[in-house]
Amino acid sequence: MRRGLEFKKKARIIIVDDNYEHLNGVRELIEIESDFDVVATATSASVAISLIKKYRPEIVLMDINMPEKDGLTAIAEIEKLDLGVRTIALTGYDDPDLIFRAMKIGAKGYILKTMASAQLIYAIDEVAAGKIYLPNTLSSRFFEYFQKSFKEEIQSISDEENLLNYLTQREEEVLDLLTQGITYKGVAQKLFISETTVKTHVNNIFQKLQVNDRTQAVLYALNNGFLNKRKVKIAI
Amino acid sequence: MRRGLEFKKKARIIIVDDNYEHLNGVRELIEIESDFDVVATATSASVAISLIKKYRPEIVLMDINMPEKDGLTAIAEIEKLDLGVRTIALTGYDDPDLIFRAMKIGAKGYILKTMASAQLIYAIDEVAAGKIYLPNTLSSRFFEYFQKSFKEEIQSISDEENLLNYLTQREEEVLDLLTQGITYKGVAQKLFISETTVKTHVNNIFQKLQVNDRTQAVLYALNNGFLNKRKVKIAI
DNA sequence: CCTGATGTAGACCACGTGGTTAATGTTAAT
DNA sequence: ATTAACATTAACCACGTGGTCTACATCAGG
Repeated sequence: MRRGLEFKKKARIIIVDDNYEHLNGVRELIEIESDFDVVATATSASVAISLIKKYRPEIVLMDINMPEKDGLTAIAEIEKLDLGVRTIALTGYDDPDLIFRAMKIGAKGYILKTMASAQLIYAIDEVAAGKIYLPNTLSSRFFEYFQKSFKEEIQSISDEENLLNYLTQREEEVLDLLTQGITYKGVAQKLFISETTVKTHVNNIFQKLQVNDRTQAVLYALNNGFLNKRKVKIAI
Repeated sequence: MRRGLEFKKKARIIIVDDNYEHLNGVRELIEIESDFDVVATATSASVAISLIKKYRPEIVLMDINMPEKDGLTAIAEIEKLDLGVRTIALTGYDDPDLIFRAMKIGAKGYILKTMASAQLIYAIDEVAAGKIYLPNTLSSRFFEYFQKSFKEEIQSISDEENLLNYLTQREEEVLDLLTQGITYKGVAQKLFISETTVKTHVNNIFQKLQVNDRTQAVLYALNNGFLNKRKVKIAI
């Protein structure tokens, strides 16, 4: 709250890039073309972490194409510090997987080195203003990847021969309790039936799921979206 | 491949909206301001599905704020048909959860009714061109939600008192095999140790995880990112 | 040097679990 | 009306499992 007023203008930035020329290029660009204040630069992720702890900048421009400790891990560590530092990933590649992982771990922006300098300034502006910024072309790539992975996940669950579909309603209830680590006796009490009945159901479940014991049954249920079915299907 | 040439211009569109006035407004807008061809309209999701099967449009504009069968479910069904139809969600609310779910199930675009008409045309253009389009403000909202849910997931796994951290390396190996539904005997063979030793390890695991049986141990391991630890931590 | 953590192993026992067979009542579909 | 599917229960047995206690070897750190 208090901090909100401070960085309305003159956001403080740290730039991290193992390429010295590019580092200085970006630095000059920002110092000339924008109101931002480059408080430090680093050519390695580990140094960057120290500097971030020291200077507490609002923004970090992080090159993702570094050897040693790679940029993604660095971003993850910065996020873990939880200092409110907002990191923008800077890279040469528009690989969807890279974009996805960067955003996943908390990057607030993602810019290609090949993009126009105005684009970079704009991105910093947006991110400094508290937004998350991805250029349209990259966000499009991101979403394709995002949807693809989700589609595969859903298909692997609901598609093909999901043996869970052969279970009767009662058997599903029993399996549901099994996936909570409850014993025969416990299930019997919860369902108000005898322990023997539970055993029968469980045995039928084993046969239908083609497994030998409760652990395997539970694993099958979990891996094939027994619980997720509600999440994925009903609660879209 | 063959289809790629056909809809370079004159993409065929179906509009779905339970509000009749708005439906016609959008229709006129598209017919006047763009090159697209509105081949049909519908005021309910179920009718829309039939029309889509019949006309096989390239684009579907789907209102999300409908009663009866809601728009999200409709989009999911359309995706399931797998006809290559690209759906754009149209709604009054910029609720992050709604945006997230729409994109999750396969919407190729998401536009607010309050946005300028040019914005809508542009969105259709982009989506018809095979891209996925979210206006910057909405994509920013999406990413906040996306990152928040991921952060929570990671924290719930790695944070706080994760009892898995107290396991020794050997115990982790044993637990790993337990999570594959393997018995004492099987574990003993795989690790080249006696069955008794396995039992000792397993008992120690139970105590450390504060559970009573293998099923609960497996569940604890799965719920607290035993396997995910690698995925989440190492393979960022 | 010695303590503590770890991995290994055996023995014992109570109990939960898995496999099988048989039987009954209910309900839905043919 | 008859069948098929399902839910229910019993009795039995073999075996896996969980709990406890004891014991020994190794190795790192104080």
